[in-house]
Amino acid sequence: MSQASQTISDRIQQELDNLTRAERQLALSILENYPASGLGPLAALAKGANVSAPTVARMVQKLGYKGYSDFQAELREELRAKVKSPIAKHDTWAEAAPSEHLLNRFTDAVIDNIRLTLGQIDPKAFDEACDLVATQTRHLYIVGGRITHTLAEYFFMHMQVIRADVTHVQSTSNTWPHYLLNAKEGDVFVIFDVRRYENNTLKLAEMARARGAKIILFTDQWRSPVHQLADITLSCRIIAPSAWDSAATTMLLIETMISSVQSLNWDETKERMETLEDMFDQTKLFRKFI
Amino acid sequence: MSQASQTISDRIQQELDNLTRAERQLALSILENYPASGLGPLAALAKGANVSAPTVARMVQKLGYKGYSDFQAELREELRAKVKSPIAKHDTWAEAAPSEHLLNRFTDAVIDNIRLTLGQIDPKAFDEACDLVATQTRHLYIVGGRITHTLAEYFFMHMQVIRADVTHVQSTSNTWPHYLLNAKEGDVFVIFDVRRYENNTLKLAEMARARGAKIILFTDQWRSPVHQLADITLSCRIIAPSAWDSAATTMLLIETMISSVQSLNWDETKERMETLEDMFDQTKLFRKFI
DNA sequence: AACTTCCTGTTATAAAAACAACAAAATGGA
DNA sequence: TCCATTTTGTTGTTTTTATAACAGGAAGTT
Repeated sequence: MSQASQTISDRIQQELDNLTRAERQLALSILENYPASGLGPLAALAKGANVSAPTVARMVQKLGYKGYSDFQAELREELRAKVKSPIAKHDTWAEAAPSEHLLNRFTDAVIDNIRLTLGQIDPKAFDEACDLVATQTRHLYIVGGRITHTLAEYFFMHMQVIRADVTHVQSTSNTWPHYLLNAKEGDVFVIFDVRRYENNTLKLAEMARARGAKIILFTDQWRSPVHQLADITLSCRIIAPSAWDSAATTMLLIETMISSVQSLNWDETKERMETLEDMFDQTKLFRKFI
Repeated sequence: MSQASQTISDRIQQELDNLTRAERQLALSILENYPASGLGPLAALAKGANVSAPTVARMVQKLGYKGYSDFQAELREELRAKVKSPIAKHDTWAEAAPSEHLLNRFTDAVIDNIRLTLGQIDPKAFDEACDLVATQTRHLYIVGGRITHTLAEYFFMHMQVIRADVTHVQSTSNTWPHYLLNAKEGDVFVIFDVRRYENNTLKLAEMARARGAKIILFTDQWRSPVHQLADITLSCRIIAPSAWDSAATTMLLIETMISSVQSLNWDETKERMETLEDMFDQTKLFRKFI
């Protein structure tokens, strides 16, 4: 009865706390592409999760099945039931919630934003931007505003690991003119500006431009006035069912850029990261093992 | 493998005419509850269709598979692809770029993260968390670590507008014990902790717990040790083709929570937002029109 | 640091499943 | 009706697959 309305996926998640490390690793791997992986042979599943075969056998028994075959049989039964059900309700993200639930509505909106943003992005321009950011001879300034300063900071934090000569400037602070004193021709400004667009940011961009710096702009679909000064503009759709805009898509682009710049500079980045790890190890701030 | 875009079901139907009586009987039985029956053992399938086992083996070879195992493997592959594609049918996201371009690969990974995260989330728990955060009689503490502090700050910034009594604590700072002095029973801690998990954050959580506070945890799929203390854990998948993890999915959840809390508190939020707007107008920091 | 307890992987065994070879049955044409 | 051909099922072998028993190793405790 209790397990009648419960999917095996639910059951796995519910037991997650009672599982050991290797078992949990396996459990997550099963959920990763559920239910397909669980329908294959035991050995393949074990290999895919990087655990030994007996671990699989032990886990399914822990979950209450007689053995792996029993587990598979129930998986198939579940699959059969799901396909049979009137309309496969696969049009929601959080299947446990109705489609009107905010979780589903919000996710829909964000996926839409991603789709539309990526659809109109120019890969060449994006690659160029990555190249500019990766060039170590250019000093890199990262500029955020009131809301966007967290995004700027996220980008800054990673760039700091990847390369030297990075500066984080907050346009809302009144100290930013000081930073500009050092800016020289060929330096790169990565500027974040979404509505409502900030006057300070625009002024900053103008001055950077006047000094011969390159400007890369992250903005929204309506585009900040800075875009007229920018060499490369990356605009993201930010609409969401909320009183605020969504930064998730911008985040995606930022992270993609981080990844791209990182591989362009990989030799150096690798070294810097290792050094950083060593330093962290010494501080004992972090736990060594997951 | 030659007919990449053709499902196995299509293939069976197409070959239906070239099959013998017993084989056709079997084929129809497979289609009856497709694909579940085909994923079980050969003997069971044969019995279900009232044919002998070798008939099954012969038919799948006739359909072009090396053997029954091969047939099953392709069925699983098909199932895997089908589950993945609510939206991922989109072959490429940035159509102007080849599918191997990082823009497409990274976006694929993030969409996958979103799908899997939402699939595992418990809407009830999420709603509960929103409720806790929205309750104004509880002081709200927001805690971030080394990497997550930008996320924490993003959340904090919005909460500040929505409600009073919000505090942003950085666990990497050594001043956090001071904040805990004021924490009292029933207060709420929203804690961000992704790998590598931070010892300070864990200690902070322990002390918050000791003081009778509620804990809501944003973490990754491996779950920070804090989750054993947390009242509600929201785990996000963070895998990306990068040397770093992706925070895009976490961002999505945070924004959804912001939106939810905002509508729970709408009457007050509205007022606060208007006041804020007025204040901004006076500073002339922002441009009035887009 | 020594001990205990609980995990986890390796090896080995038992079960099961898939397939090949053959024999029986069915079909179709003269 | 008989024969040739195709189809189908039975039996038995080989391979694969799941699990039990064991032992090394990790983590945590005293």
